[in-house]
Amino acid sequence: MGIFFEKQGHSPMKGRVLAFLLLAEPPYKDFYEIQEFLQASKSAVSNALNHLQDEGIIDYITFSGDRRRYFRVNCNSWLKSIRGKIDQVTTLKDLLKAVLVERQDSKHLDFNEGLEEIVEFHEFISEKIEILLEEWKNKKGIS
Amino acid sequence: MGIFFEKQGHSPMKGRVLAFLLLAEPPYKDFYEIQEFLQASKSAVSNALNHLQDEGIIDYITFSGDRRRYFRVNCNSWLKSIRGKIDQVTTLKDLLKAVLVERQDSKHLDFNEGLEEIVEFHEFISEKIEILLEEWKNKKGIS
DNA sequence: TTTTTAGTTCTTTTTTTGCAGAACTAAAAA
DNA sequence: TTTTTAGTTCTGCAAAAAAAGAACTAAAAA
Repeated sequence: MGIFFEKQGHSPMKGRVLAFLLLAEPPYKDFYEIQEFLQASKSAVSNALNHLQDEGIIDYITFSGDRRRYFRVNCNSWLKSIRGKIDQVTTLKDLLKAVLVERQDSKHLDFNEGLEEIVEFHEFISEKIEILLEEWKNKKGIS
Repeated sequence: MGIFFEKQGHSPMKGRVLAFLLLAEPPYKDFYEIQEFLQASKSAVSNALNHLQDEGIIDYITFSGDRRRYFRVNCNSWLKSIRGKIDQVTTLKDLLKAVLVERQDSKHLDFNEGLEEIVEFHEFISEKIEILLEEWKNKKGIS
């Protein structure tokens, strides 16, 4: 599981922390529980937790009369993060559009057309996914 | 542009080669043109080209009476590679399902429900995207 | 057949990344 | 106020990744 997250571009430690929090019972754990379970240094755990928080993948809760933070996977923001992936599609699309501007005087129309089709596809798919997200929101909002 | 591809999990050299081939006029270049433009070693270029070919991102053409290979971005396979990304969504979904099996006796129903919703969302979205891909194929097949 | 050359593979060097460990900080507790 | 402690930041090292350079290969050309 950690390896899967690693492949998504996370560091090994982030992958392990994420996997641990997903499987933990209760599903929130404090700094030292994480550190002890993973047998890692404080700095490695601290950095992993901070990065995962920056990315909105995890957050933490506290309990009154206890100064420790209890870190947990943030299911809500995970759903939201799909939007981020769609934005990535948009970034690629914009890059390819810029390429096409650069290539406007090219004699190789077939290649340009190939790129144009990719741009069109990205526009098609991201627009449709936008609609799907709305659909999902409604579905969940009503039920 | 190279940096964008790097963020997608490619090595810097692969990113640069890809960016160069996208902008090149003509849109196909031989080994030495690539090497000279990027001011890189033969081995770095060779490895980058081979990996990009393995991933189907580029391919090459040849001209009779010329033994050099002319490498170019493969627009068609780029479109196909979207399917690979959907498969990744499926992998995550399967992992989360396994997590839920592991968590079946958990007392934290709210967390489990959160995970279930993520799984449902992934199922919803990947199914719908499958349909969108068909739709796109038809649209392009007819026109 | 010998030579050339397009590209590969192997070895080494450089750069980057990930992590440990210790020093540190700031807020809470005593 | 002093002491704890939850967590951060800094320094340094080890492992991995990226790239260089040289030695090599195999097919084409001469």
